[in-house]
Amino acid sequence: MKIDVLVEVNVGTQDQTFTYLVPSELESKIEIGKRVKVPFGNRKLEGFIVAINNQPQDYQLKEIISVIDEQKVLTPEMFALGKYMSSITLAPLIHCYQTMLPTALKANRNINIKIKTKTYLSLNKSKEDVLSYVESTKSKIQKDILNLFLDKDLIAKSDIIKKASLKILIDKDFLKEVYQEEYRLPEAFKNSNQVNLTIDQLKVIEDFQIGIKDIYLLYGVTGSGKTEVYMNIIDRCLEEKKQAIVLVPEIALTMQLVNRFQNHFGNKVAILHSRLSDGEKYDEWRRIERGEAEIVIGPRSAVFAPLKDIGVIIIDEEHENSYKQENSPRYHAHDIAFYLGKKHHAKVLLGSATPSLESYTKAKVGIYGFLELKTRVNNHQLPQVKIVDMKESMRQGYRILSKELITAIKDKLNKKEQIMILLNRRGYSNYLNCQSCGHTFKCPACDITMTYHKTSDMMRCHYCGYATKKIDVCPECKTKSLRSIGFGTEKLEEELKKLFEDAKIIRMDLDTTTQKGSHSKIINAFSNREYDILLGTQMIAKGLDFDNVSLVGVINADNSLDIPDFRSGEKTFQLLSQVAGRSGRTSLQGEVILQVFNPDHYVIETVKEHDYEAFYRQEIIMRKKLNYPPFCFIASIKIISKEYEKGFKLSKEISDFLKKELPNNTVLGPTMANIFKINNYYRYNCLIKYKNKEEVLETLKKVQNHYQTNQNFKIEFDFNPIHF
DNA sequence: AGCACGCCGACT
DNA sequence: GTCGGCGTGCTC
Repeated sequence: MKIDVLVEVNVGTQDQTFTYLVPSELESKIEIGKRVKVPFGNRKLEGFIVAINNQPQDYQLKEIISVIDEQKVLTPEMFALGKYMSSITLAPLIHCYQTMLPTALKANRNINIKIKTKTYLSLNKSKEDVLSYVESTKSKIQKDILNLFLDKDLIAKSDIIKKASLKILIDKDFLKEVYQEEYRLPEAFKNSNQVNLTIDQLKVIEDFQIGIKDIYLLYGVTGSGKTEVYMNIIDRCLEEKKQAIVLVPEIALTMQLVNRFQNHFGNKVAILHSRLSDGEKYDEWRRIERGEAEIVIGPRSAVFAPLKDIGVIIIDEEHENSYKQENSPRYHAHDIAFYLGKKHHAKVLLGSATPSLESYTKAKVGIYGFLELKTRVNNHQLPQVKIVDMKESMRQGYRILSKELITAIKDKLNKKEQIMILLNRRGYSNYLNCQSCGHTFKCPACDITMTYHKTSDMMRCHYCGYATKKIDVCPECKTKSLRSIGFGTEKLEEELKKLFEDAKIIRMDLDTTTQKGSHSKIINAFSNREYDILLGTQMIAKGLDFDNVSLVGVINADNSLDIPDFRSGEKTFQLLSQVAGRSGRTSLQGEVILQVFNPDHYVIETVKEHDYEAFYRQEIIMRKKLNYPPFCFIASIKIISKEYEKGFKLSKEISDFLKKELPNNTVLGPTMANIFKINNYYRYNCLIKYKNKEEVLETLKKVQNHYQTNQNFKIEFDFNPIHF
């Protein structure tokens, strides 16, 4: 018998399998989808059996070492999904299969996660035999032990303390050991919280149920009760004996949603928390596989949960970037959800208060069904948003915190209400910014902030490659205030401590949350009102509900508009709307103060009015004019080379080829990638703006097959990239 | 990813 | 002459 095995090695030809002989004693164990251990060169690797091969081979075959699994880890459905994923991302098949599986089931070396078992005892002889022994024996302890089994079939071995007598009973065959699987995680308990739905929520649920679309967008303002809608839809789904997947951006930031699901559904929920150990994740996976858990909550990878009959897939905060994987396979959870939805005849529900432009557009034109929750539950008002012009403030000498914000903080401190301050530190790339008027340099063709390259002293657009010499004088206000650095959270903390000596202040950013659990520690402490002011970066913006927060201040709120990304406006609107939603979640009237340099920018104006619709109308004009998504798709081709010259030459070659093959599409570049040099590799970038997916996939496949990647040279494809 | 193979410079 | 530098290519 011969089998084809897929192993994880960088072979020149993508998805190449290797053929092995199966020794006759292992033949009965062979099944497509199981893992085997094989010799490979002079190493031992694990791989998936993908086919039984009967073709004659003209080279010497090696024998497999062993079959790892009792049961196949890849089902036919998973093979199909993996192939689909590979076809839309151009990632190697092996990467796709590996990401679909929990660590315990991946084809890894040296990782051995087993099913955890617990030892129980049960009677091994008839009750009559046992009773007669109980009568006859003199041992009181043995009698006591056996008596326990008269009204109980199984008793945990650890519950019996008298080990010596127990051993005698086992040796005499009165008792036998029984092993049962034990889950590493404790069971969750139902805490039945009856939800009362508002008329709006009922209407949305009704429309979703009777609707005929495959995909729905639920647009609901922050605090409008999307979670109740999800839970009700899932209740109905369970009644039909079907299962549900709920995707969330990041479990740590969504604990409130998770807790409510656990209270409502108890141990029917499996939570694929990224902080779970591999063993715990494996247990959750098995609970799902066995049908013990019918609802799966987790980040993007939870979309691969092994449910048999999916009734609904919900993607909460659908606009979040974390649904896109940023390494191979660069898949988007939306695409996998849509694929599964089709396979299972299940509807997909996308929820957000600030939908992505793509999703909102699709809903508007009727590709997705459109559902809307317009008001907050219990009629809580959306917070008042005040805009402070920092150009004015700086003239008055308030450089970091404006007079308005200082006054507001004082007021809230007096009232013993809590305050959150967000400093949206500038993006990852280096751009020039006028410190006195806020001016930035944009590419005339792409409307993208230009990146400053120190080595060449030039400013470049990394979409199209346009470059100009760096200048020293701001063309707007004619001062020499061009600088690329603002200030960070540390400086802000210092300033706050100086101004409010009596206030208790805590900072949350990358520096203070590196330790495991420190994130939730800070959140809990703030939630328990141990601190008055919480300051931090974006991470304080998402998913957190604090009842007592009545003021949110944002420093440099419009800073992220300058990130060199065509989505910077969208991302800024989403972030600011989200932080604004943190204020006044209960009966307290919330207040939000945004410190900005461009008070007239439409993003700032529409955030102030909580008007997504108005933001959308403005943003879509820009997208249309410059031909960005949703009016096209974008694919990025990254050429990574050890040599500067060779890298550029190859990039040019590829870009010329693409221009020739795809005359009806826009091919931009090659340009130097945003982060041009990463550990001695030069990175070039080409972009394709396209409408027809098939044509582009075909062409890029040709590129992929033509260039043999090696140590010095690599090509990466990214469809709908987040970073460029 | 490893690891052997193989073709050029420095050395006992 | 030989040892060993790491560029190139193969692994069923």
